[in-house]
Amino acid sequence: MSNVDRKRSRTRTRPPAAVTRLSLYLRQAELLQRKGLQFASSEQLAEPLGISDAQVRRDLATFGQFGLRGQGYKLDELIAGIRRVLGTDQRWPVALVGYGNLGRALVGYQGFRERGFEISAVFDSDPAKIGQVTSSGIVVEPAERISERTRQLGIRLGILAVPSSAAQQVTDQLVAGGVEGILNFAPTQLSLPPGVYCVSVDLTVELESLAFLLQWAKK
Amino acid sequence: MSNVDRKRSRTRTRPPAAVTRLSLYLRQAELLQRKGLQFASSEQLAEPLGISDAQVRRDLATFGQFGLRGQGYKLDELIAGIRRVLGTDQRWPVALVGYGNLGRALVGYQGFRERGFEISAVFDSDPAKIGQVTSSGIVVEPAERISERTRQLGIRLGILAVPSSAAQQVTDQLVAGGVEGILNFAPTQLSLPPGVYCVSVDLTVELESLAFLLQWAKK
DNA sequence: TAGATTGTTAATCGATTAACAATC
DNA sequence: TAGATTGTTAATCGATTAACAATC
Repeated sequence: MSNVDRKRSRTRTRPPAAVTRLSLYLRQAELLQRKGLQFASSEQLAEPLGISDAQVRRDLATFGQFGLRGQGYKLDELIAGIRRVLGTDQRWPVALVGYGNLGRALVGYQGFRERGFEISAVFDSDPAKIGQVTSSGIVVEPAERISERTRQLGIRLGILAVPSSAAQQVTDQLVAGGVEGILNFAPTQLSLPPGVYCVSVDLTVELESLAFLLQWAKK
Repeated sequence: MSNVDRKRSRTRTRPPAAVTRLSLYLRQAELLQRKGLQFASSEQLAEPLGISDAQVRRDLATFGQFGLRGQGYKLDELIAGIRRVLGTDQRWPVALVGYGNLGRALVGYQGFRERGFEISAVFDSDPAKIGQVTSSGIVVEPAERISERTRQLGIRLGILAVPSSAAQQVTDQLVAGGVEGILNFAPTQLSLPPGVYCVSVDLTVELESLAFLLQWAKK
């Protein structure tokens, strides 16, 4: 490993397993609140998610004291608490790179907006796509402007919806523009400087997991 | 829990953690093979993936004896072996439900095809979409025909790219048509009968994990 | 107070790491 | 044989489960 490589270590801290479940608890808590409940027990949070109540209590206790013994969790406090832990008590402007099929789908994805993630800039390298306007009214800008624009807009999160061949170059531009977190849809390992995080969504891997389960289910 | 609920248990076996890494090893092995290598060591497989060589050896040894001491792994045998384990030594016809933005992106996704997953039927409930032809030449069919057509085509895998509100109903139709595995993009927990598996891709959860990492990185 | 339900403790389980004997 | 590299063993680590004392 060269010195340069050492600086750009590929190892990235994974969030503890409980963090992804916090998102689920948040969603469920909001659902119960919309149904008119003020309080919910760990069982009410757990059951619809297919998780054990013990797991819910343990997870929530890891991040704070959100409950009231005998009463359960006060939903408005729980929701505010989880949001604070996840960092979604604030808005997050997001840069999207790659305005192909997947990019267009992500621009329109309601789930992001509902959680405070707002795609505020869109980039592509294809001249035919530059200047196009997304359904949300964002003009697609040329990829060369990634660093400049993300810095200008104070963007800390990026979504990578480009082919693997372009992924590393785009990553470098995002990082140069101050981006600290990348949601990566390209099936490739990104090289990142310390302090920059990556979560990858690898659709092929997911489908192969499913094939594995079917393959070995009843044999 | 009622008797009916018990039959439709929500608990689904997760694949062991090593399985998702097998997919990555497969991809890396194919890459090295295309570069002209006959053999690769656990280190050559591991390093570009940001995984330790010990992890690679342990994972591969869990599923068979793919290596040759002193030589490394013979790539053609390793590739064939991993494919056999994952079940991707065969073709998998896949049903896609939901031809919105995400559905269109998935139809065009090369990664699936390269691994033997072929979207062979596409369904939507929107009359405006029915009859449309995908880039791959598939005609979008009405959602009512899901069960009939999946059975007819012998489809065992389904992809759910519909809103949460429709997810359970579509799932039931897929299962009625003989589907045993569902890749679920709707942010909702599906109720499934025994012997049917689900892998969920929850984009909001992933982005929230990333926000969490940024939030608590250097504080 | 009695009933309900949390937060915590201890036990278990599964995954990862490190080291090295086996063996090509 | 000597060098290389696997497969396996033992140790560690982190995640999950179960039970219950604390307490509203």
